[in-house]
Amino acid sequence: MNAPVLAPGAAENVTSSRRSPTMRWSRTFIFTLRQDPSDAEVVSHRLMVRAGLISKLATGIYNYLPLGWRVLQKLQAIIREEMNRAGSSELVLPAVQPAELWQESARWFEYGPELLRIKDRHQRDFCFGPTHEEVITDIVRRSVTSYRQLPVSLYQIQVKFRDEIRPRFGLMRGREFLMKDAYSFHSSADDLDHTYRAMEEAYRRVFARCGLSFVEVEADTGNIGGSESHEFMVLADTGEDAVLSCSECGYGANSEKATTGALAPAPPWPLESPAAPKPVDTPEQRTVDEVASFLGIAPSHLIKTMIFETDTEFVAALIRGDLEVNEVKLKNLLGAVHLQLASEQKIEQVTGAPQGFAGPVGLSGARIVADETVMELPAAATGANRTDTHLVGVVPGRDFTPVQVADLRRARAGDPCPRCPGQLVERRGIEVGHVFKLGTKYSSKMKCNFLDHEGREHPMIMGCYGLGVGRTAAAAIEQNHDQRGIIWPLPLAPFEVLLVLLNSDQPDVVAAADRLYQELADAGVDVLYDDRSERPGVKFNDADLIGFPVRVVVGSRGLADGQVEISLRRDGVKRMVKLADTVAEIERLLEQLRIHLEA
RNA sequence: CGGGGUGUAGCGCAGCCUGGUAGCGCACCUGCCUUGGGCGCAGGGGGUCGGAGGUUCAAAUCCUCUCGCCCCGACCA
Repeated sequence: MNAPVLAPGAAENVTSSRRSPTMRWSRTFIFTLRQDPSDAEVVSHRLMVRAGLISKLATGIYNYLPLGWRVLQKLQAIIREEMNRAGSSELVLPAVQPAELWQESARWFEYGPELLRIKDRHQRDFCFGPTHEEVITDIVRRSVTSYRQLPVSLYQIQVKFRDEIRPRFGLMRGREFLMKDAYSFHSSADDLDHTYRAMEEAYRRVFARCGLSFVEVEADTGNIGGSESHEFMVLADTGEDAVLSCSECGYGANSEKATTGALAPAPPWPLESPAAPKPVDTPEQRTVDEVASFLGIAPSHLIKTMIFETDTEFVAALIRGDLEVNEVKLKNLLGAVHLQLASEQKIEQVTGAPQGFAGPVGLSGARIVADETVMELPAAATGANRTDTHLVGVVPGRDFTPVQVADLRRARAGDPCPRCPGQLVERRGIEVGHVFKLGTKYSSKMKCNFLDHEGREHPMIMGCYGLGVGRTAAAAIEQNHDQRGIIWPLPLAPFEVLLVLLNSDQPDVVAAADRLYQELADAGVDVLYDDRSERPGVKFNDADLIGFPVRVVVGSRGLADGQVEISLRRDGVKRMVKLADTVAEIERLLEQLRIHLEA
């Protein structure tokens, strides 16, 4: 059970140290910070910088220092094993990619400023790859032509670059970042599904092996496009994404995607129902709450009319006053590439009234779409498209007819589950993995075709699977830390064991620690030897800050009784062990930690 | 992209308002001392005060421009 957990890099180091131990703190490049960096907001960022794992070079761009790189290497080793197990082959693609490929897929035009575009000396356009669908599709179309050669599954671990609007939180949301991305190509949807399930399983195994608590949720496919998508979220209060999950069944979804069961209907319409909508003066009453209390009705009796603009048109999205529009759902319904709320001036231009008084009745300058719950209202109030005026007694279907009716609601905690009688709960999560069924979006544009058994040509059906390496390491820290520092899960720790030498001025103590280090190295233990002549407090604090799972202390006090002290970072319990039994005891503890992880 | 803030030694900061020879803590170097939770004493090195221009006898300090960085916002009629 030893071997699979060790990274190849780590194993090499251990092997070489067998001959001449070099994993001495004094000879490595580890520098911790006594003070918190002034710019770190979240724990993982703060601790990674303080512990000397990373340092910042520019906004959203970090150096991976030796200790941090060991963590990432171990994580990569786990990812490689699981990807290989899932039948994917590793390769490495260029970071810099020619514009032509991106123009073929049209993403050169669709991608915003997030795509870092660069020119070479001949003024030819390139970009620094934020992802690699185009490149991989190009590779596969050059070589694969027959259904007999499918499926194909390829992956790489690569540095990517996305020029984020606002990079923050260290490795959590950097501009340059390390990512594992995989792509698969198929001759049928069933075959894609097979690989997709295998990838989901691989991801579950990766995160479980890292000792992380995570959930898999349904996700929106976003700009990448496709039919089915799941995200893997490490649960943490500092997570940037909201996930909704059912307390009863297994349903879970990104808040962009989440649907709800039937919502409670609005209370009975409290006013008379005129044969036609009646204009009512509502001076300065703009918000849902203002208008509702002014008219003496419930917020759910109001039809909120939100004016959006897409690349091609204006859209009036109707939603019950007590609910909110989910822009992602709206965007998908419209098939729009860009969608944003219209500015105040544009609202006036479209509706003829200032913000707060828009309504669907008689509105002609915008495409009207409505949430399902709007159409269920027997009567409602809306803006009148006139300053300080609302219409009361509007009947959906009679007084206006939307072009489309769909689920446009944002699901919220407490809403009924769409699959069972349970309720949805909301939690924060860090997106560490994302799998997509892409379909033929790229293959058809880029003519990545194959011939079926009857000799007919079809575009290949694709899947893509991303896993943020740096972000997963950061998420591990968000989930595993205390006041003193990081508490690494064993599989991700830069070293599994830290051997601490105290009393470096006493030759017999040094000799004992040196000997123990040699023995541990010989036994293949992943150990770092803190041989510095620092004071004990400094060493202990560094050990806690970096978070080595096992700490072994050799000092004159214990040595007087022929003993050393062993403790686990997780519980801090100190136990004295005979010098002669130390290696065996450490191996026993490590084994225990591994078993603990399986459970 | 909008708003706010900030840039002074490797790190964390004061000094700026009210212009007059650049400071503190940590880190670093030397010596002594000390060694089971960030010792102690003494001595020492290190900064064109982000950059450019301007005002002034004199600018870290005031003015203009510029660059970097940080925070908030760009989510609801």
